[in-house]
Amino acid sequence: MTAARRTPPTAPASRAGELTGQAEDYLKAIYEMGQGGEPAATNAIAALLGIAPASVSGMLQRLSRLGLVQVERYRGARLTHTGRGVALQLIRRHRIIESYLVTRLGFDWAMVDEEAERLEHAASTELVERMAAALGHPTEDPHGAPIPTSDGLVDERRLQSIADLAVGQTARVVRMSDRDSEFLRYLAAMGVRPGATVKVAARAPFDGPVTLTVRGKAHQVGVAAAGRVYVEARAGK
Amino acid sequence: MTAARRTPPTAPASRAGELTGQAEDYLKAIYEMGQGGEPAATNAIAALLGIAPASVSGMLQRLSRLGLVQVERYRGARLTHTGRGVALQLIRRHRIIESYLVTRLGFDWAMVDEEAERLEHAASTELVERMAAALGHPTEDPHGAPIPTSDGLVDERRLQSIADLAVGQTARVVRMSDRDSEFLRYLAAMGVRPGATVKVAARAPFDGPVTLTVRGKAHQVGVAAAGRVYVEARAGK
DNA sequence: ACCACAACTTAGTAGCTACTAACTTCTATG
DNA sequence: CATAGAAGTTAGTAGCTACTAAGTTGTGGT
Repeated sequence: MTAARRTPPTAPASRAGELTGQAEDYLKAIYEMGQGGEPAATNAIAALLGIAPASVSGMLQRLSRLGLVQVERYRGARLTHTGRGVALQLIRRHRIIESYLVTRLGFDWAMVDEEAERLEHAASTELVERMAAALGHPTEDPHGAPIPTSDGLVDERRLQSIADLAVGQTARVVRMSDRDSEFLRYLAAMGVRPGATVKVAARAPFDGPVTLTVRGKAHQVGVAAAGRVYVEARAGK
Repeated sequence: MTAARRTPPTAPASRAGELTGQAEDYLKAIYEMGQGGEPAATNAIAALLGIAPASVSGMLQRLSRLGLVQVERYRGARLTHTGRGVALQLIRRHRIIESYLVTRLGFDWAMVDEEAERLEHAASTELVERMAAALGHPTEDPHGAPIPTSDGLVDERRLQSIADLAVGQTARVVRMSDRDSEFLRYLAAMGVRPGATVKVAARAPFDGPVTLTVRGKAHQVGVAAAGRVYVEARAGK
């Protein structure tokens, strides 16, 4: 069941005197999961990164040794202040690179995450800042996600997802998860993208699919998908 | 004397099912040295990559196992046909990336090699081809080096270097080694760049410095530097 | 022709990352 | 509140890359 060896092998850290890309990925994963006060669980990190839980235990010890995470044995890990800073810089890199690839090199919205995932570990800060400057210092990436500043400030506002909306509510799409190109293509096909307006027309019981009206057309969307599209509810109705 | 650990550690190969960045660097190094019929010597590879000769022996065995190089024990390594193809694609990536960074993101001519060195292992073929397209499929990088085609064709013409010119000869600068930003800055300061015209005004005996006239100004240049600037001699004097 | 020295290889070590298998801890359920 | 099963950890293995130290090979100079 486990896929074939996923890590072809080994290669040095990309930027002077720094973390390996692997370690960076863990920090990002922990950041992305650790938004609620709870520490990130070992199994959850493993699932997100597609590796075995045992590997996560090992890496957490290393990251802990480096002062980047604080591990609570048998409970999970939390980023330290330093670790959080590293994660935010990485996310900044990722989102700027995504933005650049989409707007300057015509990359497909749905596929750009994968490319950015690799480049974020190889690009120098100078390159990233030049890209940011070329784009006029954007504050959001193409999926609507806020770009942390180089001082590590981000909009961490918790948004509602479509799954949280009541029937009849209208909302503006703010952002969506970028981690799955299939998913993004699916959304794009419906016209669901940042800035679009959606209305919850109906909702089947027992966490059933949501019926959405987008640009006058009705679509049935599963809860899983609905939960990954974040919106701001409109005041009226 | 040996510098501190140069390889912080380890990270996976960047593009699907492929070589690690390390292995790729060896292939490039061997290609760059193996231009003359002789196999690339272990010590020479080690020196070029800045690693210990023993490490090279090990890697050559691995590359040999992968069918990318052919090793003659105690003599050196030569690329196989496959290995040469990989090296050329890498060089293509490198030079396209350099070109893109310089012309589209305002990178300094002298510093771009380092950035490209990292990105060439992380960028997908799609990204590289999009960059190439954005630049109108350039055939040379900013240092005048020819860019291999995606079919692996390159101009491998051997050029004379300034060190090969006779006193009084005039030549057009075609390209120069890109591996040393100090060196490139030095050249830039003299006005020596691809397309510039230089004249050998004098040459000190015993491999002494060459006196060069560039844009009407005289400069003294050591043989080492002169040997790394490639030119096409002008017909008449 | 020999030998000293340079060039190269082998052996052993280490760090990073990931794996599987086996064991420990935690917790929710009966 | 005892315990089964989930969650997590440890132990042992493996691949990659690099290192040092020590041994081997090859060759140029006398």
